[in-house]
Amino acid sequence: MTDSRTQPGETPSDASVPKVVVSRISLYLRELQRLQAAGQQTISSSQLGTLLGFSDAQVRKDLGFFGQFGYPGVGYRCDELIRAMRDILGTNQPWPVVMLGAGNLGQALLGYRGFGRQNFSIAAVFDADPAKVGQTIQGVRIHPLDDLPGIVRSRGIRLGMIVVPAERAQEAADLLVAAGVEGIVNFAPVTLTLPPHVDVVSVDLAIELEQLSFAVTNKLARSLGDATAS
Amino acid sequence: MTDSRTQPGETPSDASVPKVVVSRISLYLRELQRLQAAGQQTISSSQLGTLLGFSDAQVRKDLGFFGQFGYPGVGYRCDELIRAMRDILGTNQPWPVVMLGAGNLGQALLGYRGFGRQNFSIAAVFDADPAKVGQTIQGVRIHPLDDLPGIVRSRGIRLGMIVVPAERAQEAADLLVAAGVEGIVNFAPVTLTLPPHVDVVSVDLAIELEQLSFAVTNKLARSLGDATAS
DNA sequence: CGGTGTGAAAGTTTTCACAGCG
DNA sequence: CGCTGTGAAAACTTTCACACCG
Repeated sequence: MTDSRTQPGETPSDASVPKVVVSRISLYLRELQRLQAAGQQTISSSQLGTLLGFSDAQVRKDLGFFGQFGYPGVGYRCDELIRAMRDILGTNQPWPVVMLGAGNLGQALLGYRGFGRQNFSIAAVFDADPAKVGQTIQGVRIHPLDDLPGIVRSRGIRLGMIVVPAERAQEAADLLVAAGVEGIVNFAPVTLTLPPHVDVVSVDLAIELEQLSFAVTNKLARSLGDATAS
Repeated sequence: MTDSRTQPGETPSDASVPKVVVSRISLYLRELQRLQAAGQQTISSSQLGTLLGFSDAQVRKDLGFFGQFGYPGVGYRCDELIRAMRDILGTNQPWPVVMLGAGNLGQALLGYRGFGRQNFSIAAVFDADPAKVGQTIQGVRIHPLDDLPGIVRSRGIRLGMIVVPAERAQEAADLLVAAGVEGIVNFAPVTLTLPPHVDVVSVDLAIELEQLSFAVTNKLARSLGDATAS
């Protein structure tokens, strides 16, 4: 109905899109949603780039991987671009996610608002500890691991999160794969071995901090007026 | 004393090292520590690469940014390489970290073992909520925000973590910068505006999941034998 | 005008391939 | 031998710069 520039479902993603482009698309979307909530109607590539620390050309090139969304002389209409980027990322549909591990971190993530923001929801939680099974946290009941394949299949779940201790993470991954999950977010500090059709994204807090300790330690030649002692 | 190939403190990091190289160094280190714990003495670039899904050449090139650590015909000695990589990343020294926000996620991270693994520790937690100040969680007392600059300075703290709601994240970042922190891990789903001498690493759970929903949705041409219906 | 979309150029990262070493 | 270290080539990503559009 609306005359957005690229037809719905068209998505001319001929060649494969670089991963780094997809991660920037997520950042564009997050920023656009904030701007829209603040009442902004349109935005140019240079405004969007400036907000995120990228060049205008980069914003346009990135969007160009997926279609034509802009209006010369005007920019992009926030509502259209948001819709298009959610189509690209797949988040106009709901994504139920299973979570393996109901420890500290798992419980905290259960309570995290901000999933919902992009149509993700934690559909079920599983834990190997019989003492935890049957308990309810944040309104979600903890299931035994045996129930995983049944729930994944019956509810058509495609994504999983691993929030178990490092020693159990590979085992958890194997269970998710066997149940038919196609993508995994891994919070355990280990490299998972997975079949090539399963995607993985890893978050390791110690590694994030290491990136900073490196950057801060090697911050020798930067800025101006760096007199060691005074 | 030991004849490691590159002298301690030498680190010939003339040109600036690409960020992606530093993040792989962290992965190499994590894997090496696992191998060492399992009793392995030496490792070749191709073994290490295979374990992580990289090529042997990439492992060698990455290490080459920092010096010469290997023995032709043998490989790398795990203990030496671990020590060297920790020197590179700066994690042979302790890194006390301040945390802003004592909500669900903050409390979970406080209890997370695995920081310590790389010499990071949460030195103090701060929260704006007077009801939380004074409480003790996971053995750490929650301080009022007013105490931040004093504690950062007296304890020589250089890194901070933001675990507050999105609406408060920029404000929290400004406080950290004013207190003198040089690097920030941001768990709030917003882009922070920071002076150029402050480094930031961001973790946004919704964005991690979006990377997967994109990958899974666009998993059209992969593997072999992908007959749509049969 | 002010802004998009896009080839072509520049810059960066990865892979190749091989000399050299114990 | 088996493996490192490293120039040179290939592949990929970013920036430039400009035709075109409303």
